[in-house]
Amino acid sequence: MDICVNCVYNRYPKIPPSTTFNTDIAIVGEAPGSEEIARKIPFVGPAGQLLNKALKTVQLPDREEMFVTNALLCRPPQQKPKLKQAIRQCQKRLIGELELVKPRLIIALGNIAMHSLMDDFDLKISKEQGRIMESPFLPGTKIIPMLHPAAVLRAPGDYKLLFGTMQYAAKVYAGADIPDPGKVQWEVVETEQDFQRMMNVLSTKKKVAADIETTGLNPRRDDILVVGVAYDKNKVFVLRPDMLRREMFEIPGLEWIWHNGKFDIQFLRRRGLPAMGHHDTMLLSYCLNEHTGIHDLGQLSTRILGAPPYKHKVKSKVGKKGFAELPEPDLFERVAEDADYTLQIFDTLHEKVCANEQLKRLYNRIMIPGSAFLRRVQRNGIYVNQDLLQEYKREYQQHLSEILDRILDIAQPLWDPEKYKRDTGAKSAPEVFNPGSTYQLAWLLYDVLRLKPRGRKKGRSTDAEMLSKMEGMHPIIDEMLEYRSVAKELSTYIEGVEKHIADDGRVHTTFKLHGTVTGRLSSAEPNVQNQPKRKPKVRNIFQAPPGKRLLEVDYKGAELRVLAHISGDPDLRTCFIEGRDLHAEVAEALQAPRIRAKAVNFGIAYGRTEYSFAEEFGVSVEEARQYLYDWFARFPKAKEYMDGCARAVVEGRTLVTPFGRHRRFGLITSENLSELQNESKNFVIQSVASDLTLMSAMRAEKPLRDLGVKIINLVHDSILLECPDDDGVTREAMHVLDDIMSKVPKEELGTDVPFGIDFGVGYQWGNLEEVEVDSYATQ
DNA sequence: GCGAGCCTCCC
DNA sequence: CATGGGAGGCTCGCA
Repeated sequence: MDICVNCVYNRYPKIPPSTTFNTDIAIVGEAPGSEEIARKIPFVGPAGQLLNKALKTVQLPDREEMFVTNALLCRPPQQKPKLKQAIRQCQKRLIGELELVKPRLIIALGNIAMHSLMDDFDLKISKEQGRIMESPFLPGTKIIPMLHPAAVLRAPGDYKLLFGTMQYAAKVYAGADIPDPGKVQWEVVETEQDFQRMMNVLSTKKKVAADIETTGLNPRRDDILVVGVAYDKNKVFVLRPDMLRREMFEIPGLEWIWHNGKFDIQFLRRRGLPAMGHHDTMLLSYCLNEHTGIHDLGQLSTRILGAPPYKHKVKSKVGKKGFAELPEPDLFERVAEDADYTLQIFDTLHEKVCANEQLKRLYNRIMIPGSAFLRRVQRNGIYVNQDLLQEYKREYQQHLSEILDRILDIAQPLWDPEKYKRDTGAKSAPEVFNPGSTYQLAWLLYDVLRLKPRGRKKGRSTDAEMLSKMEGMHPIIDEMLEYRSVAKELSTYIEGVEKHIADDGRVHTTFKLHGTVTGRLSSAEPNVQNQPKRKPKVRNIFQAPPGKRLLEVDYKGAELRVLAHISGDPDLRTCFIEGRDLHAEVAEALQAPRIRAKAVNFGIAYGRTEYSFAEEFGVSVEEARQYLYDWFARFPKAKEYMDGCARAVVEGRTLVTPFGRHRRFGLITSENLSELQNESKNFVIQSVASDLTLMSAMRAEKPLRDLGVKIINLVHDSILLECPDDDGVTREAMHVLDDIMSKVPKEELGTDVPFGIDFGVGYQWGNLEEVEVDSYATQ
């Protein structure tokens, strides 16, 4: 090529662009790689394969149907930065090619391609990816820069970003009307005059979106750094904490939109500011897609607006101390952008939710009130007896070190780090055996001691079930079982809870409304939904504070009752309506002990299979299958219902609950089909049972508060309350709960299946006494 | 520092 | 062969 004659890189191997000229879409890469040079075709190496995968998934044309070229014709020496001079030299050639092809859309992969096309060498791909650009040389052609697939190969975590941008490119190519996120502008509210001007502007608006940045995630300990209020596209007021006034949150008729507003509102309310959450873009997004981990603002703004992944650019500047270290201009830009994007994505999401009557109902009746309700439950917190916790901590530490001594007495003579490394291929091994390492334990049990667990189960697992199959074969087995049990209780339930005790002596969990695909809540930091029930001692550190008692209420067998209603199975229904003993009847039908019948009853509702029953009961899979067969023979309509769910998966139908929750089963393969079908059988049952509990708790909150009773925890189908230490009040609270919890299923589901409830009362959570509604009779 | 894999607690 | 929904602690390998 003559163009190369004067180029500093003229002696390096070159490959020409693809010969597909009759196309309206082009891809521009950086420079050919070694495989490309070898085969004389652009993008055939690993990066090319990644690119193909992304193109295919978003249904853009195949690479062969596009014009494919590179910013550099040749493969210049590695390591050295690509010379600007050479890029400029090659730029004329690149632009010339594209003028000839005249594509509608150009995908620019990586910095170099973007620099060359845009003739701007200061742009950063991490900042610009996903924006629609126009080159000074190619008017009318849309250019979308994105990460280079080779960069993604080095940082696979970035695939999501590349994929998201590619998806956006596909939309643009398909001619979708994509809003341009624009560039955010903000003004800092510095003076009282500024504040008044802001109030005047906000008073003319129907809705605004807001966001806060904080020094940390704990509303009781951390501080607000800045608040952003977006009132028009790209227009944001930014306030330092000293400029926050309650008036701004009390503007009549003004609706506030947040993204995960529960978090922001906690901080603002702690400071006496009456912030309200009328709308929440995270919850809107979750209503539209029940999958978890895809509702953060960064992903949504890129997907909906094609916004660049702005979180990226701040992250590098944020040190260990989080946003506190960020210089004000960066902090302001960040909060402004978050608020701006929240406002911009709101309409799209809200319209989509409102277009579906079920989703609209779900959003308005459960999500929005649920968010505010859970904020109050979190704020109430659960009281912890710290003296008892400390006592247990010392006791368990002592106990653990004794077990450890005994384990080492047994294991150390058998432990040979060098042999362990040779046998297992481990890179390193400690001098002392670590019972916390499942790999080391497996080596010891299976390779050194050559233990053979009883039963047919194969594999080198060291879980409790497998260990129990080796019980009595070696003294280390019993010690390991005890070690596991004590270590778990100490690290997770004693030290794990201790870490989260706040200054008020309580733990304040964080509930997620968007944490599960079924609509159950999830709880974290600490998780107050998996506190040991079978080891009540640990649960006893959660107590009633002085002057209070704990009251717990739960729907008994909620999921089976939901199944009875949803499937309409006559026998299952009448069993509940007539208050018969289901476990006894099933035990008879299955010719099994009551305890097994009970396990099957609950297991059916959880969607458990013959394999899991076989394991639990220690019977053959055939025997367990017979149990299920007998159960479903007894309740044929329930079987019909579950088969219908499984069919929905194959037919690609979406399951919808009476509360409006949706479950789609996505891409079905031969690998995941039976897995998805099991999920489908359980979805509605689990989902409805938890929504009934949430709905009941929300409805009971106010009348209970009037009695001085606070809701302090929700565990799927049970509610934990803190009640004044008074029999009369307890009785009234129980009546309120009894009334509401029996009404809610009737009203929400229109069912005549009774939803019975159980009460427990006491002072320590692990030690509650079962009581009847009328236990505290009026004198 | 982060993700994967293992294990164990809950409904 | 595996097989409902979560959180989280630990080890280990990789960056």
